[in-house]
Amino acid sequence: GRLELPLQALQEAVTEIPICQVEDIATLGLAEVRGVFRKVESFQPNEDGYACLWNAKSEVQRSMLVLPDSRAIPVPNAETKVQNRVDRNSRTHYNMVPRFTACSIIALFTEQSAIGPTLITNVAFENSRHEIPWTLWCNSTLGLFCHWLHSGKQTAGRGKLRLTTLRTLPTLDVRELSDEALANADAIFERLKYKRMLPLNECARDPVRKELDRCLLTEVLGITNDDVLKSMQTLREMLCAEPSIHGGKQSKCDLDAELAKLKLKSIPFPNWYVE
DNA sequence: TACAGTCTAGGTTGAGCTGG
DNA sequence: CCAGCTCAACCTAGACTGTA
Repeated sequence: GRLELPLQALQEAVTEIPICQVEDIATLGLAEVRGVFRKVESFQPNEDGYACLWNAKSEVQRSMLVLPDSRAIPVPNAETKVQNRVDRNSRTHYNMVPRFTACSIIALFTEQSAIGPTLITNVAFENSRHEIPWTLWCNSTLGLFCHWLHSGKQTAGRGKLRLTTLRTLPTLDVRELSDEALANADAIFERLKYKRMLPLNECARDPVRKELDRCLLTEVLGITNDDVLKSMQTLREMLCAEPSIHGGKQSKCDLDAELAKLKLKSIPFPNWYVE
């Protein structure tokens, strides 16, 4: 893919980024969970059923690393369908219908494999070393840009993909990354996986998103041109100004206030939210 | 303080489409 | 015809706001 950013001083210095479609590098989950699983909200290890990311709950999914929120209990006489889904288990998950005004994370990562039964679908990689760089890409501004371009925008502030459109979503071709780039991606993820990010519509003022962008470009993609790095801020501001992303929302997210509210109401959240 | 209306986020539903 | 999937409308629940 050719990366041509606004305000890039040297337009002829086109930056090359390896791009492919999601279906080239991963296997997606299946739609239609009716008649396969029923949901039990709450998740503790060693309980019945399969760990899953059933609900999109943006307040407790602010960092790239997330916890399973529910258990999927197989319904009787659906063994084949259940097995089909268990076979597509993965640690990487993709939110197909994020609200840009609420969600911070498009590609969610669970420490252990979990099922994505509905709108947060499984993305299973054959090579587990590809999981982390892909997660970084999807949550970067460039990943958001690809999602936004490719998604249905009928509802302001919400970018809809379905399984078939997610298959053809332009994405980073992680197969092209060198061993060094893969190792760097692991290190970046270690540093950033616990950090909370602002909703996507506020990416222009989010220090964590900026750091993610900078590290991804320089350490994984090998882009060190200053003009390119500066142009990323312009791209972030343009995305934030886009009506189909901000959806007319005025109020801003306050991560500290949000955390205080979670505590006040005893809503469980990942323990790394408190540093 | 009580109430009603509105906003926001996100899940569910069921008709309908399509390729095998 | 069937399985798998999409689409858009609809539903729910909680938060917020205005008013008396």
